Amino acid sequence: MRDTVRPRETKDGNRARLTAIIEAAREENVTAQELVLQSVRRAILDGVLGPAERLRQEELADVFGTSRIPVREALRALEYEGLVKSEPHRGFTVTSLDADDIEEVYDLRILLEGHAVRLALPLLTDDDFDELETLFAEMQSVTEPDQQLATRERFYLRLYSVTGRPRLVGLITRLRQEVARVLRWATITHSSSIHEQFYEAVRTGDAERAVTLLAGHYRRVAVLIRRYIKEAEARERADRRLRR
Amino acid sequence: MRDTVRPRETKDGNRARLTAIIEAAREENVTAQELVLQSVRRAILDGVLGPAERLRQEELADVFGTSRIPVREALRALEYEGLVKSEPHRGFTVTSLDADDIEEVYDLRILLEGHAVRLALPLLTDDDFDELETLFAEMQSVTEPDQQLATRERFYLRLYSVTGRPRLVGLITRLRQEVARVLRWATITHSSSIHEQFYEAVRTGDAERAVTLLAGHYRRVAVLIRRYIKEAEARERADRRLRR
DNA sequence: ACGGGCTAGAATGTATCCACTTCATGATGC
DNA sequence: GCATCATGAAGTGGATACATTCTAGCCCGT
Repeated sequence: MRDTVRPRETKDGNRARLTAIIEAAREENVTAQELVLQSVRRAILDGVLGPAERLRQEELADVFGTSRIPVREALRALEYEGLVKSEPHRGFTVTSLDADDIEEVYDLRILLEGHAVRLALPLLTDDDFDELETLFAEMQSVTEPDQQLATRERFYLRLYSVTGRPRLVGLITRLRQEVARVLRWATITHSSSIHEQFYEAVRTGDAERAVTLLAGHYRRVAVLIRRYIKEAEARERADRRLRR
Repeated sequence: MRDTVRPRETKDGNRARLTAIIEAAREENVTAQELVLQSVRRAILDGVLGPAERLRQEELADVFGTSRIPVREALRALEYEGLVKSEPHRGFTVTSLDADDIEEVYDLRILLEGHAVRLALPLLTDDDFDELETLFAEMQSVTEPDQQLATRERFYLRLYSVTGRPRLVGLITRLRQEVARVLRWATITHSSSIHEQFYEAVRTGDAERAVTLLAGHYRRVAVLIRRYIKEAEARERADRRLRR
């Protein structure tokens, strides 16, 4: 279990999983860079490509069966999503998050998602409620962690989209993406009742209660993740000391 | 004056101005794509490349004396900054802002910059004040609109950087960038005393007053810009009717 | 033994070339 | 006369090939 936070563990196994992701995405894309972009994004979010892992262009090009050009453009795009970073002549690596990053992201999520909730609630139509009801039911019915994450994503983004503000929704999406990876390993045992309470507040149009619930939840989650990361870092350091 | 909002007016004149921008940036960059990225960004912000203008890769490559590859990567990066947009097989165009965009951006700016002010003020050190003092003096001393914009940018971003939060500062930078273009044509006759009042609040550490001033100012500016854009759109429509 | 410079290999940055999509123009049928 | 379809040019998307930069390992000196 402990090696989940250490990069570059099973190169071959990961490559196979990456191939699976590609196959799943190949159908729906026209341009090669879209294929690469979506596949690599998914691979990072699913933890197939771990933090600090180096992304060699040629290797990726091989896996995708394309040249390096579309790979480079896709990576450039991911850089602006914050999932990878690049230095001239040194190539791209997957970004890693430390405790400070978690604090910043969750702080911003509280700010932006809270704002979105306040804007969205008064605008909700019956059609919106119909859809949200379905998404919420889905979210509550699934049990596998990955699926819980995915359905939750859909529910909340659908709610925020009601605001009709592309930038706001885009920023929130980006921030959620950045920490989605961490949620996978730091499997939070969060009471799913929080989402029930939140949705109840949404139903009744009580924006302030909804925002309070959301903020409180995020603060608790942030504390848990930060604790997890600090422990992981401590283990890492201890490991390095032992190995000498 | 009226043609300032219409794209593609003096192609040759603009090309000359673009060349000037490139020469200014050529020194400090290592990779070609960095050169292209920074130059095109500046060109858009300075209005040399107007809204809805199409950006042909080959033409830009010509101007920069490079191949199309670095151009494409730079444009892809600008797409994620929101300054250009692309459709597969149709290429890149400079984005244009309508009244709704202005409302969204200023709304987010109030939210994020307000947050940054609240975080920054308690953290300000004497060194920070020294630098801010210098930047503020510069800002108040220049008179040319472009320079006012540039110095204001430096002052506020320096202040926000005190928070030590790269994402927050990055998001604010992006949003300011997006509307910076509009500020050029819609030359706001804003009382510069607002910045004096704001800085006075910063000096005394009165975060709430600073935020209130900032929010009020942005709301007024947003109204002015929206009015300007709507008038420009109306003129545009009238022009089109006349031309038939 | 240990640290610093140097060389070969690898990986990135860029240029040139080809393939395919899109769009405008004009021909053709109704 | 009008709509529709073919056809060409223009332009983007992608592949291959070359230039440039970084890096890891080796040699050498101390």
